Amino acid sequence: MHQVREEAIVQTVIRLLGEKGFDAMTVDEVAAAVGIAKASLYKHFPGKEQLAAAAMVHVVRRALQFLQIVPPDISPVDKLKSVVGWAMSLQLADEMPALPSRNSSLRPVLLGNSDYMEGLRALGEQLGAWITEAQAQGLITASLPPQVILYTLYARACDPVVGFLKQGSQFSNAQIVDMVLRSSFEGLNSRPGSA
Amino acid sequence: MHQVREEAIVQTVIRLLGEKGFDAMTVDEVAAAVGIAKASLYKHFPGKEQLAAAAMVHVVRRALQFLQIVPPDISPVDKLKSVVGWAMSLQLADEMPALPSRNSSLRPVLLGNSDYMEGLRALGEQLGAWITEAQAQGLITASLPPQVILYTLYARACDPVVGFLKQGSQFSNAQIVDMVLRSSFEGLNSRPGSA
DNA sequence: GTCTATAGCTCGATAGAC
DNA sequence: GTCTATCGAGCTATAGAC
Repeated sequence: MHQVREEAIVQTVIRLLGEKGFDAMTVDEVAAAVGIAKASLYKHFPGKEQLAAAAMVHVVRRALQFLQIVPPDISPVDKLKSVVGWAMSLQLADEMPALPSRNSSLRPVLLGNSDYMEGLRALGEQLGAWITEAQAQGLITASLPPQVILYTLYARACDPVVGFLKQGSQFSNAQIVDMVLRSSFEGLNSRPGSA
Repeated sequence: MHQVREEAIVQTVIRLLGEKGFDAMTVDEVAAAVGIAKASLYKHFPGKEQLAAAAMVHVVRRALQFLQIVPPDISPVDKLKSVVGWAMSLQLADEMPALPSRNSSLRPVLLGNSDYMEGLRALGEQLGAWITEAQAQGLITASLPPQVILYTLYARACDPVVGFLKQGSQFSNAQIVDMVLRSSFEGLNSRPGSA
């Protein structure tokens, strides 16, 4: 009950974080969207930052869960594409929070949240393993440090291009994911082997 | 005098927009950073949104100026790389505002600002011409619509990866620009012809 | 529902130029 | 003396917190 309510709150916060960002999101909005009194929110979470942090932890948890169901028999680069494509789908469904800006009051709270930091570490570890594996197999470029690849994948997961293209409503969600994934992995330059 | 003051204000706003984003930026901060009273700001700009809009117009103007000095004898894809690399350098110098979120109060003001919209149109027109030219020459992929390429270039110009890598302070600015440019144009996949 | 802090915004006084 | 520019101080609304 208490747990179910909390789940609904977190879900709402994730959506609002995606739509407006942390600073523009108000806890009045959150309360109104969930359909509870603002004061009730504070029974669940001590403050706005912790509210947002809970949402971020939830997203990281879901990402870790997704890693579990990535087919183990596909190539490491396809595993990476699968994860990034999944994240883009989340964004299209308004379930991917925007990155907090560097000076946001949210940042220190996230850095001090061990659930979040531990989740991020686990995420980076698994993705990092796939990256080096893919590099060893010659599937992704070895001329970029694995860390740069990892950051790039994180950035693509919340790439604003997805939102731009969605707004135009000229393409289906599947097309958007496909195009942005291709531009990321194959690059913008033409390729000898590609069409 | 009045003009010089206004230039200093805009410069400060550009920096703060890059550091904190529109919502987290306060006009008290702007006034303090410029070294004038808050009331004086309102002699120059009617409100916070217009303040930010002036900064955005300034950035677009600078981009258009940069287009003028791009060497005309290089390939269209190199022209595009040059522009995106320049934008990344701006970001590294804290002179590239962050994208406003979709529901920001800044958005309608920007959409109603004819200087901004006209600048953006001119920018898109020139870049679009280079894109189709590069596609016609087989230099960049023709399997993505020009509009998708254009959006992708805009997104790379304020790519958060640049900030991530800068924060680590493990790479020089030139290295960061080079790596992010390569990841964008050559892609993450390994290439037959590359190292 | 109430309290408090703060962010956006404005006004009246002051100071200097002419 | 008038005019303009600037700034300290204050107003109002609202967001976070209880």
